[in-house]
Amino acid sequence: MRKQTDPPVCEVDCVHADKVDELRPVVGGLNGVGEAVANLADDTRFKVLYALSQSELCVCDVAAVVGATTAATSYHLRLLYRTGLVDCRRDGRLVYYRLAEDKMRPVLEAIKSYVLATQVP
Amino acid sequence: MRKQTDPPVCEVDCVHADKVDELRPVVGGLNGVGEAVANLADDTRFKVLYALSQSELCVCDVAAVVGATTAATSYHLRLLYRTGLVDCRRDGRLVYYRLAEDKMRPVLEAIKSYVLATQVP
DNA sequence: CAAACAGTCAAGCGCATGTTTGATTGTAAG
DNA sequence: CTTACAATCAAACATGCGCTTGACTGTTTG
Repeated sequence: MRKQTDPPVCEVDCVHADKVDELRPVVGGLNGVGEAVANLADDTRFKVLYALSQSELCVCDVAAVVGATTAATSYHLRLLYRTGLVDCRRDGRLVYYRLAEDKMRPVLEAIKSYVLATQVP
Repeated sequence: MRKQTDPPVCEVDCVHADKVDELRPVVGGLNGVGEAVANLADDTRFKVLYALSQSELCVCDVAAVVGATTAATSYHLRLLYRTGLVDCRRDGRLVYYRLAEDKMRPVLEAIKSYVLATQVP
């Protein structure tokens, strides 16, 4: 019966305080990781980003590569643009997108390798 | 006026067929990546997974490390268990979880490095 | 046996997300 | 000027997700 104004966390003292105390500061510094990773947590968006990591492409081409409508592709590109992962430039009536963060490339490759290694049994 | 039973994809031929044809088979093999990455696309769950990549822990300790209730922690552990990312064993009334896939470790480190490198201005 | 505790389960809530659809903007060509 | 097209935008919809709450399993201890 835990009926009081309790904090929203387990009031039971942890079992192995040593390990917990060691890990908590490290893990506590990982705020915002989920949000960052969410950019990759969708099939279409990951494909878009990976395609752009290989070559600069216009929206129409990205849509053709990933197999989505231009509207859906544009939506994903906008999200990636807002978080600074891609850049774009206009040329005539085409808009070309490219990967903005080179630091993102190793992450894309690591994830690609992991998935391909595990889903080919 | 595109009023017919059109396919749900851009019927316009892509602009740069060469690049598109080169990228499509590669990108087409990336199905399921989003689902896999979704396991990491949440702050709490990433923290859980990262903590377990450093040490085997009981649920109570994981909850203390990530700062969540045991119920919420158990929920995330169940998800990770169902996708095969963590394993567990019972010892008395404690249940210990540990990382199941060593192949996941490089991905966790790559993401951690990327985020820490970009969010420390 | 009964009490206490770690952990799980199930229902429900609030909220975000990906896609479609149709209209709109900007640019180039007839 | 008008037409055509690439791209964006806005509204609407369905779906899924993370968390809370409270009940329920097992397990240990008195």
